[in-house]
Amino acid sequence: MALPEGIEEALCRCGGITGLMERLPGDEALERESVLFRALADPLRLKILAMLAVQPLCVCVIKAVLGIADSKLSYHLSVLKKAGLITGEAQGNWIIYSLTDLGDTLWVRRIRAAKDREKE
Amino acid sequence: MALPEGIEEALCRCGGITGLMERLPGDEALERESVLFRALADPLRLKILAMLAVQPLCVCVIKAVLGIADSKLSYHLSVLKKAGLITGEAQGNWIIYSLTDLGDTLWVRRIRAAKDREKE
DNA sequence: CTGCCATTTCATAATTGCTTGAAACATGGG
DNA sequence: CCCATGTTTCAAGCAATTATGAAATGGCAG
Repeated sequence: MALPEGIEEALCRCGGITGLMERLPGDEALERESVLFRALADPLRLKILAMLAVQPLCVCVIKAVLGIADSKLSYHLSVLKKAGLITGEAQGNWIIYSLTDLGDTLWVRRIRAAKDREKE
Repeated sequence: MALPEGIEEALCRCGGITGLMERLPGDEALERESVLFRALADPLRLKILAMLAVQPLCVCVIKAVLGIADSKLSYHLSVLKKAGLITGEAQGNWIIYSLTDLGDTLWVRRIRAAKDREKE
């Protein structure tokens, strides 16, 4: 006795275990994807993205809205920046953060996804 | 001196700090979203989703492809299940996992996103 | 130059998530 | 009933992420 009924059959049709493995994304691709999702896996960071989707903002305004310590905010900004979701530009004494193209498209996607989910 | 030039102006236009806060998603919504992203934030789990996107599979086949310990696989399956991305149905001695609607739409979205990113 | 303001960096502690192997559970066959 | 198989649960250890407060950096005004 090897496998449940429907499964073995379907598995054969796509080339067995080997065939299945060949259809999967490579490890580097999966790693890259997961890094992105990890950056999005925090409510605080999603809130920051939501703010920047409204308009570019300097750190002090973000801090005022979130009400958290400087260093904490700085940490989360750095996570988002490393993931390529936001970018910071110095303007005088301030640093103004805004969404990157990646951050923007992912944001749009998130909104759409959230709305899809509400419909259920 | 309070805020950088363009920022203060734009901020006023959307109702200042208060106006900005009102435009943000609620904490529960952000929490819900982040749970979903957290479930996606692991290469192994993305690989499992990729497999199930090809066809429903029992645990033993997934295990054969990934080459990991039973308990490890079971842990990751439970994370995906709790997030509502997959569902498991007992069939005799086996449990057959497949993508939920949510998992399926998110998977489609992921593919699309990955392709968008390749274009750059 | 001095002092102040916005922001980051650093070291450390707290927390969370992942891995591992052993044990438990459930199901079906003999 | 008992055993074999497929899967999950549990506890312990380890690794990675996050929080926190103090100190450092860099720009700008006086």
